Order: sequence, then C-alpha cells, then structure tokens
Amino acid sequence: MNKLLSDFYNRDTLEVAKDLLGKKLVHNMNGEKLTCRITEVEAYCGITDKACHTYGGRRTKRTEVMWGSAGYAYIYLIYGMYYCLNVVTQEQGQPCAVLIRGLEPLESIDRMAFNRYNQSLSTLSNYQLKNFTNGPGKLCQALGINKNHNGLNLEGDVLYILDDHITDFKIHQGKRINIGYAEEAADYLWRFYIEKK
DNA sequence: TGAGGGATGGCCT
DNA sequence: GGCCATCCCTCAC
Repeated sequence: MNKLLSDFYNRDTLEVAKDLLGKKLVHNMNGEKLTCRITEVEAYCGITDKACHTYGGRRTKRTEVMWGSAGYAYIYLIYGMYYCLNVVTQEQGQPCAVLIRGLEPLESIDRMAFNRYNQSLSTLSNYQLKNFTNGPGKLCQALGINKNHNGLNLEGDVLYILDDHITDFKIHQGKRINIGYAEEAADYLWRFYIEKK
C-alpha cells in the first residue's frame, strides 16, 4: 500500500480532489493508526475562487500553508469550535487546497468513538453512528486532528494518505456546501463524493 | 425528515 | 463588529 507523495498533490486541484476519493487517511496517534476511507471532498482553487480563503491573493498567517508546496495539511478553526482538514495542492505560489468533508471509519474505530463522544463504540446511539464522520468538523474530532497538525507534511509518519487501489465506486459531483457568500463560485460543481451503498 | 437556533472564537475590515 | 468551508439538540410533522 503506497503512501501518496508530493507528486500526487502537486497537480490540478480538481484532479487531486477526485483522486482522493477512496484513499485511506491515517492519523498515527502514538502508534495507534486511526484509519478512514475518504468519501467526500471539495476543491478550493486559489486566488480566482471566491469561496477560497486565498481569493484575491489574500495571504495571512492563517492561509500561509496554502501558499507553500503541495502535500501539506492546512487546518483551521471554524465557528470557534471545530477544525477543518485540507490538503494543499498545486505548485508553490498557487494557493489551492482540497477540503476533506466525509470519511468512512476503518480501523481504531473505538478510539474515534472516544474522541467524538467520550464513549466506547458499542454504546453509541444510531443517531451518533450516523453522524460519526460525515462532516469536516466531525471527522477532525474523530481522528483527533487539531490546530497542532496545521502545516504537517503528508509524507511524514503522523498524518498521511494511502492508496490501496480501490476503484469500485462511482464519483458524484455537486455544489460546494455553505459558501453562499461566494456569488457565482457557489454554483461550481467542485464537491465530489462516493455514492452511499 | 427537516427546520431552526445557540454555542463560540479567530480572522479580517 | 460582523462574518464564517459547523455541529447538535429540540421540536414539529
């Protein structure tokens, strides 16, 4: 199973977004590998994309990671309470990223249950199971990802993505979520997801 | 099954 | 001071 390297991320953002579907996201927490399959992503395409944090060339302390090389984690706080995980794409100076919006848990799921609800997996309600990792804030909570992971190199051993060559799924696309402020960019079909079984 | 509202804090103007 | 790439619970239906 191959770890994705910078040449994978250093490509067109829409292509990287689509290609991330079905891959395995791993957070190595003190040797315990919390692993999920990526099921939903959104592309944010740099200074011409009104929904992107770097639209118009905005370059601040927060967005600095996006201005760097591909293959790094961009993590930010949203609504004062939740974190969102992005993967930086394209060559340095083109500040683009892919937001990870949805995951399917695979390994160390009990640890994720404690991260999310401070409960063991077997005690979770159907409601909790259904809403386990199906949102950007939820999945960061489940994986134990926070601000400290901002700027991590995805070629390292803490946070990385594996290709196990799963291809038996269909890719759907739609409008990105919750970016109504972005005017015409709100209509771009830059959200990609795997059909639910 | 879906809508509605509160929590909550960094970022940017 | 207002805006947010969100979540979760409540309350109708």
